[in-house]
Amino acid sequence: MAASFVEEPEAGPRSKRAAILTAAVDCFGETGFEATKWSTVAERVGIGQTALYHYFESKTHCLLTIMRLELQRSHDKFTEATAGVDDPVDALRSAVGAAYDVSDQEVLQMRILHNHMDLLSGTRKSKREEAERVAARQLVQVVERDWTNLLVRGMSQGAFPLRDAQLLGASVLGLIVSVWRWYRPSGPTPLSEISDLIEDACVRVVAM
Amino acid sequence: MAASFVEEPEAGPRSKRAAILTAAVDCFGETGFEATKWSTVAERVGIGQTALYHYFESKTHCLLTIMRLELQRSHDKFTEATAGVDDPVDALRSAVGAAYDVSDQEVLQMRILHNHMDLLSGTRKSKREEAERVAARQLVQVVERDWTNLLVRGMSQGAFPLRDAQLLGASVLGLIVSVWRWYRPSGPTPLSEISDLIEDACVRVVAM
DNA sequence: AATTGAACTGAACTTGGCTCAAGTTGCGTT
DNA sequence: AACGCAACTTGAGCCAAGTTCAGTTCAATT
Repeated sequence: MAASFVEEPEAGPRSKRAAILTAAVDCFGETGFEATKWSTVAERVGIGQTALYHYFESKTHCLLTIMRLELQRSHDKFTEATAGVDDPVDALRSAVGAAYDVSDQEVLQMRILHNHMDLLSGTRKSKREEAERVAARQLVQVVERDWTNLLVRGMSQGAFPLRDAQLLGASVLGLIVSVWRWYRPSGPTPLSEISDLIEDACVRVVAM
Repeated sequence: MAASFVEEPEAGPRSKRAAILTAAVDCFGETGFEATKWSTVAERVGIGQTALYHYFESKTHCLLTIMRLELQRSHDKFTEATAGVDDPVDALRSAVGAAYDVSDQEVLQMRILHNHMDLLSGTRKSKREEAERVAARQLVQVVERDWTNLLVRGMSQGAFPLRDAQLLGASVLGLIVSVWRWYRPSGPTPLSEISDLIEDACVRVVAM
């Protein structure tokens, strides 16, 4: 099942694409997508607003790109964390741990991603936006499959009781990502503590 | 701890306020808040766009009102479901069941609410908007306290193992509401099935 | 020096939320 | 029935922010 690719523009040496993405993540993550003016992102990068359109077709196109990149990262992280871990419970713990092993910038990206999941439903008008949307939507399914497969494997090995893996997978994923709604790096609860609690909770949900 | 009230405008017999709210829930829930034109809501109600401003200060004010009403409903439902249920596990099950005992319209309201939680963070410029925001934010805390209290009670009674009730409460809540991201009444999975699975999952998370 | 394509810009356009000043409608009072 | 007031409604137009357009600058290549 080959994924439809969005040709990642290779960075010319003068390209500000990466800088724009970083600035956009900061702005969208802290101020919120709707609340941040597109021109503010331009300012922060140090270019005129219209220069943004050299790199992204629209503000939304930039957002969708951020979301897709984050989904790709999540999937890669999951794969890496579970590769070669045979025991299902260990794999589950490792996967949950990996989900919370993120930098502050990635926390913002997670927040952005989950605050705008609804964008992935309806089709977009312009070509490149729609391409990003489809790619992102596909990655969502890939990530969901990651988790469901993990559960299916555990169930068939007898490590987890038999349940609707699809539904349970979605629930576990929901439990994990719900944290990004409220977690703030500056807040009172360290991420490690959250990670441990959720990890245990996931094991109880799945393996008991 | 008296809640700050938003004086609910009593419906004059000619008032279209309720109709607007219903139409807005339909539009915002199906098309998304940003994607739906304020004027479309007016059309659906059968009034001119500017008439909307007789009832709501802005499109966002309407959204915030919908969110607050939904939060109030959730809190009331929780209270009703857990009143007089002594056994903590029973109370937990009852509360979860109540959370999924909703009409199709209420599903939309849930979706709207959780898709725009981030709105409750930053302050608003206009008076009435800000009033709704503060009221909603307070209700979020009330609902969170509902669940934490339930856990605290269960823990102190020895029915639940001792854990960080705050964190666990937020997680359980996250697990429950994550469903509204993807659930569609027209979808393949009936809400009753989801409710049962999540109910059991919550019990495992909290009571084991 | 001329060429090329990526990077960039100022000015103008578009859309959609919102304001304003001026009406209309219908209920309670006389 | 007529009046008055508050509730309600509207058309015309404003404004902010995203977007388009028609070009200009820059750096590397020939």
